[in-house]
Amino acid sequence: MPKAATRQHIIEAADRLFYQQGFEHTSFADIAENVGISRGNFYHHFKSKDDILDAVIAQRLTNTRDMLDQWEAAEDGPEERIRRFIQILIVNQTKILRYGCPVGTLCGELAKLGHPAQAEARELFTLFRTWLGYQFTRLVGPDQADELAMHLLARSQGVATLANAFHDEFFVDQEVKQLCEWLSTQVAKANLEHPTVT
Amino acid sequence: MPKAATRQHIIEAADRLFYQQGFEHTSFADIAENVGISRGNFYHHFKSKDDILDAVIAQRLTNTRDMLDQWEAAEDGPEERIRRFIQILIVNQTKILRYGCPVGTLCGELAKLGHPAQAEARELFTLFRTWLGYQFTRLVGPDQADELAMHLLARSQGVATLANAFHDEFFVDQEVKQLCEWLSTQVAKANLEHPTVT
DNA sequence: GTCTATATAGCGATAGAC
DNA sequence: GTCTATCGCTATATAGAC
Repeated sequence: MPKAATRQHIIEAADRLFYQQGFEHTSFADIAENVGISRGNFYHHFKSKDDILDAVIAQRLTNTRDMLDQWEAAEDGPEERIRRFIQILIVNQTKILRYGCPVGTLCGELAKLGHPAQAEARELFTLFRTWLGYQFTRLVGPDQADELAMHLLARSQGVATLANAFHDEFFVDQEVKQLCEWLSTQVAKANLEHPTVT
Repeated sequence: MPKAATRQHIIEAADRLFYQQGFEHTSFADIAENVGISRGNFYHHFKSKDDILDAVIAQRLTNTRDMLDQWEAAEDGPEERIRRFIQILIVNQTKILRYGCPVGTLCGELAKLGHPAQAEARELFTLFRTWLGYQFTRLVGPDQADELAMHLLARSQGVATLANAFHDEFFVDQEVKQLCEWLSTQVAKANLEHPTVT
């Protein structure tokens, strides 16, 4: 098998396992078993476990950028795009109930480990923050855009954390509904203040 | 030193280290160094690491119950008590920026480990959920009480997660202010519907 | 490029002296 | 009740055959 393909398999298995079991709790043996190669073979592709983590985060960054670009390319307005972000909680509900949010839980774990990849992982949040901020800028103007982006990110994180702890999908539905209402309220408020926008 | 005192020292050190470094990442050597005893001495007080975790969670449950009882005994109304809960984010701001929420991060880690103590850890959330639900019942009636309690818990968790990821205390202040406003809105809404309450 | 075998270190846990 | 010494296991990482 070509080197790039095996490398990619390792990244995908590690990505999945880091999410499901946590970074530290996932061993080379776990990943090797998942990929179907031997432990020793890892070091032909990566020089350390931290190296695999870097590759996993880089992969997630790429995937997230692609997703946000696609959402940007679709023929939706900013409000509909933000609604699409909120819907992640529904689309990924099963995984979130089991493992929480991939971004939030990774950042949390790396913070406790004092791991050097913290900044890279945080960049995943920044990607969403910037993208949401851009949508809010067009929706309600630039003044409160970042504040609203962070607020929405925080609400999503909180829902994921409690949904994971209580395994409660009804709660997710309830909160998603409220988030959609909150978004409508923000749009209405902006339209009152600047009737020309939108 | 009497047995109970050493045991208590171990629990306190483990509690602190599990919070700061995570459960799995904290070794017996770490705890031993912190307490000032040898590794071998542990097993006179606990039969396993999971046993220490159980004791730590039990301790946190006791402390949390005591705190909520004290808040209940104070001469505040339900609104003021809920505001006191929100203020945890300010009071513990420094720790939250560094290590996140002690309850949320523990539940998250144990979920990834598939650890049997998950249910016990979740009980910490339930303690706040029930207490907040009780306050909301008196504030706006029983129908929406649990929903509001879960909503507030989720908002707090989200703030803690993002505050930890971005190390942003200004964001915490901002969100706490919004949470207080949200609470006032809930009270006002309830007073409109049931003018006799409060 | 993938394998087996192994080095090295740290972990949780145990045994037994004091 | 606390210690030292050590077991058994698993982890990351390396060396070298194929």
